[in-house]
Amino acid sequence: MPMRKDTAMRKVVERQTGVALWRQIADRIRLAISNGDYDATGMVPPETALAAEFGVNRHTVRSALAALAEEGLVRAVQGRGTMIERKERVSYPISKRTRFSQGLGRQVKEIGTRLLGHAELPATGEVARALDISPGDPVTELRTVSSGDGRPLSVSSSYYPAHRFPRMAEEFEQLHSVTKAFAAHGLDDYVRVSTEIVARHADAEELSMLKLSPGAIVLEALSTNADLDGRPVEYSRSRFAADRMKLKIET
Amino acid sequence: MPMRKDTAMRKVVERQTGVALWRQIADRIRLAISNGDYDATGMVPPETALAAEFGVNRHTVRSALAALAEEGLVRAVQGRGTMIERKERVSYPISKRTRFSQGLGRQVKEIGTRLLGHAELPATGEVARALDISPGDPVTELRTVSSGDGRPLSVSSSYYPAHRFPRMAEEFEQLHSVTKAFAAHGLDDYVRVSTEIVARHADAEELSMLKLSPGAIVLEALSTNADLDGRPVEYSRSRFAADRMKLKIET
DNA sequence: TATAGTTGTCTATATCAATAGACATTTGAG
DNA sequence: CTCAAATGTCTATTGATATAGACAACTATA
Repeated sequence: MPMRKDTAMRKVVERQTGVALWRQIADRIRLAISNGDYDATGMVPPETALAAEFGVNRHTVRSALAALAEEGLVRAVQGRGTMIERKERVSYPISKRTRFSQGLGRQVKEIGTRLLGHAELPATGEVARALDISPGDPVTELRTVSSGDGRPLSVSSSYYPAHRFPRMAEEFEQLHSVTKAFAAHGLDDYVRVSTEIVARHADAEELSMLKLSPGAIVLEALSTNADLDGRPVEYSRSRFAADRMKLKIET
Repeated sequence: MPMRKDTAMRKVVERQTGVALWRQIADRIRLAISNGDYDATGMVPPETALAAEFGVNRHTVRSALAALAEEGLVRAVQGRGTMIERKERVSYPISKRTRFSQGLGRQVKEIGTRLLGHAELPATGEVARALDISPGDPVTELRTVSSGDGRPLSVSSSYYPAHRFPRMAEEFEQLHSVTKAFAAHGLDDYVRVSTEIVARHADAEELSMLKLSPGAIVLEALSTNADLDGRPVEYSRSRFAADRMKLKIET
């Protein structure tokens, strides 16, 4: 059974699907940029070439490029072409010892985690199950946004058993690091025991927090960290902007 | 600054973003169904209620529900309401010893992997890097679709170094199992060394292979398996229907 | 057997998305 | 300087998307 090669084939976009062609094309070009398809020239192909490639009118391609320019991803110069300003998809490692800022180290110059708010609440069923405590037991919730080079990458809600880590919010506020906040409670090491990953469309809150446009995708990771005795110390629900991140799992 | 609760609030959809309102609403309802928001009644709220909730015309909600009905997710009955037919997400484990059919065992009754085609080709840069061979070295490509209970869950392209596993395609065709095909070449055990996960909109081929509706999301996993000496034996690119699967990472 | 509540269908209108073609403007290379 | 190649702007037309309102058809229940 011979297979057809996909090289230099006309890239198909679908019509009447509720997703405008210019948006589909913008998504595809964004992907091509992050895949490094245009690294040879550092430029996006000419509008006429893209129009032919996708089988659409040049104006439709222009709408797509305008959207990417709005995101700051490309910049068009009359007479020259459309240059790539920034490449996408930071790789986020998930391993036994996942630490947010470490893995991103070389990929982004400046990392920031901002505390949106914190609260002490009774554990819901989901949180209690993950932290191996009883439903209703007090947990500290930290809500954060993390950015790389000024662009939001993820929003997280993390939960800590309040009995064991009573000053989590205060320590984190001072130290700006979960690892250090744990250390302040006398916990020096912890490991990731499980992660569940789901992809879905972003909801309204995520769209605004991550500065995404509607129809955008989030990768949701539900993860549990435990101390070296296996007792869970953190449960968190992180939502990553899917077009800016990939997850790298090291087993 | 006190935070406003989102209960019973008007759910916002955005306009002029290249994503039709009916599709945004369909996505939100699909998410609500899979979250179990409507479990009390087993029905979607009435069209008029949804229209008020999203601040759109009833006809727009009807377009959204028609799309979900097309997917087989809901079924409308005149005079009664719109019933939920299906809500799911199969969990796919990723661990050191990831074997497709094993992990899904209890979740779906009947698993099928169908071979779409195979070929012997020179390794591209990406494949060569992953398999630690030279670009241009021959590799066997297997293209498969896997289904659970009759619904397609994933499409995969897998690559094997042809020198070491010369009969991969034939063995797989007979044995219907990668693990057994490896065994037939004298390889009894292998482990997963790395997995990269990306979420994006499905392209045209994926939409048709996975029987998805346009705008749907795929989870793409790029994974490498190696023998116990650390030599790569398989590189594969699997694309999962995101609204039917979640990935569970065990470290 | 009424009746309230729900989905189904129809008509009409306004706006957005996409196509088509023409031409202007800018850049870089010969 | 000239010209080819690229982006920028404009007009016009068509089809999809969204709104609005009215009413038909069906279901469950009081």
